[in-house]
Amino acid sequence: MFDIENYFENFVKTNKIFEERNILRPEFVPKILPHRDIQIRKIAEIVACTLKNSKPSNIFLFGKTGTGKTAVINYVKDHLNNQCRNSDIHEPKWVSLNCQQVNTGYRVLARICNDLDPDDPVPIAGWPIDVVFDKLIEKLDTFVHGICFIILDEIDILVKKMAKSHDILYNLARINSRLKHAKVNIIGISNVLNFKNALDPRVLSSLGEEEIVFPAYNANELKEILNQRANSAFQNGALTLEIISLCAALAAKEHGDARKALDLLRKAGELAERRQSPNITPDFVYFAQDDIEKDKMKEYCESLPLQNKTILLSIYSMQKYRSGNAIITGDVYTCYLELQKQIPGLNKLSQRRVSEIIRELDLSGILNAQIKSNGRYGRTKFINLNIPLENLNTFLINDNRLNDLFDYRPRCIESNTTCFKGQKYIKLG
DNA sequence: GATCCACAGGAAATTAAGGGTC
DNA sequence: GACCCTTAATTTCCTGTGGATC
Repeated sequence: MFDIENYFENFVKTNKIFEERNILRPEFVPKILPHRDIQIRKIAEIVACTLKNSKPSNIFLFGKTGTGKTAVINYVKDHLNNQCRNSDIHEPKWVSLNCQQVNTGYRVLARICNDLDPDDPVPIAGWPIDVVFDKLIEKLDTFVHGICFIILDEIDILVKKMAKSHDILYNLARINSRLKHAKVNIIGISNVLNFKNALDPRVLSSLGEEEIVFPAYNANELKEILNQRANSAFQNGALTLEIISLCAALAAKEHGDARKALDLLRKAGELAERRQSPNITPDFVYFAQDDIEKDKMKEYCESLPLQNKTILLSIYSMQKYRSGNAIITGDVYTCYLELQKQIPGLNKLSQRRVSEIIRELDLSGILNAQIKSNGRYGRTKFINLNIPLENLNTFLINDNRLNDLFDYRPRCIESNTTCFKGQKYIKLG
């Protein structure tokens, strides 16, 4: 039996690992941002005219996840606000929104309105979009004295999702011509480097007046970033330079993501703390890496809608009971129909939709769906799960609606098989 | 070289839901 | 209550694909 009293007693007695763990969190803005001098300088040069009450150019920031785009903007924002206070100038208003959450044109406008004036909120739906736009103009002129910076993080998601967003962005970029007192500056942030190509040329010429690219960090740069944070985040002797190098090297392998490197270091520290170890060893870093991956997948699976879970369960069942057969879209659909009939209240989806969901699952990394042509036997996706069956079982088992179906043996798997290049496949159709 | 298969995936249409105004 | 607006999810329709087979 677990001796909880003894555990707590030892926990207090053992050396502390962390001095201040929040320093390792992504939202923390340090006093110095290593290796981002060029970007800070460029942005500072662009926004400096705010101090003379002029409107800066709109800016596009490009760079992969964890390359410091948001941190740099927050850094410049803090310093610009400080200077305004010192010079007795109106502080600019900053409205920041993430287009992954606020992902339609209507909601973007509504969200900016509500940020400016929470006492008179725009409803989440119902108004014609031009009415919301007029409301925004009214609120900007009422509540903003000077410049209003609108930061649209992950702007590519907004554009990709709705063709109409081009019009919203175009109007937003030209809103200044309709404003009497306030001035608006748009800062678009995108993780997709070639996102510009997808933009309407009108929007691009209005929004992309200045472009700044954030290159990925290399292992040495990540090492320096981690070292800087670790000095204040950890107790003396809690970790060695070897641990920092290891975290930096593992994160550098994945596109130089500083956020991931910091996460890895923090998680390794937390594991060492839980095991009551006096310091962080390489094993804790590897365990942390596994944990982060597993947590990510678990969270993803648990948050899926029931339809997606059922399709995932169909692939699970086919992979569990198949005997060397490939799993293809048509058979997943047949199996899905078998399972769907056994789940009360679950509507039947069309094959087109199921194919779309398989594509979404493929993009998430939980499975691999490769399109192959079988010649006159058609062209389809060959599907394989990317995670062990027992892990997927653990991730989905908490959903009571699927509980009885984990041992379900698909009837379609018993059907005839066909041979292709010496390999056994389930017969199509 | 033409044909065929089993989809893939784009585009438009439909449906339902949440909310508004008059 | 009728009607309008936006949005999300899904269906329907359609064209395209690519390699085996005829």
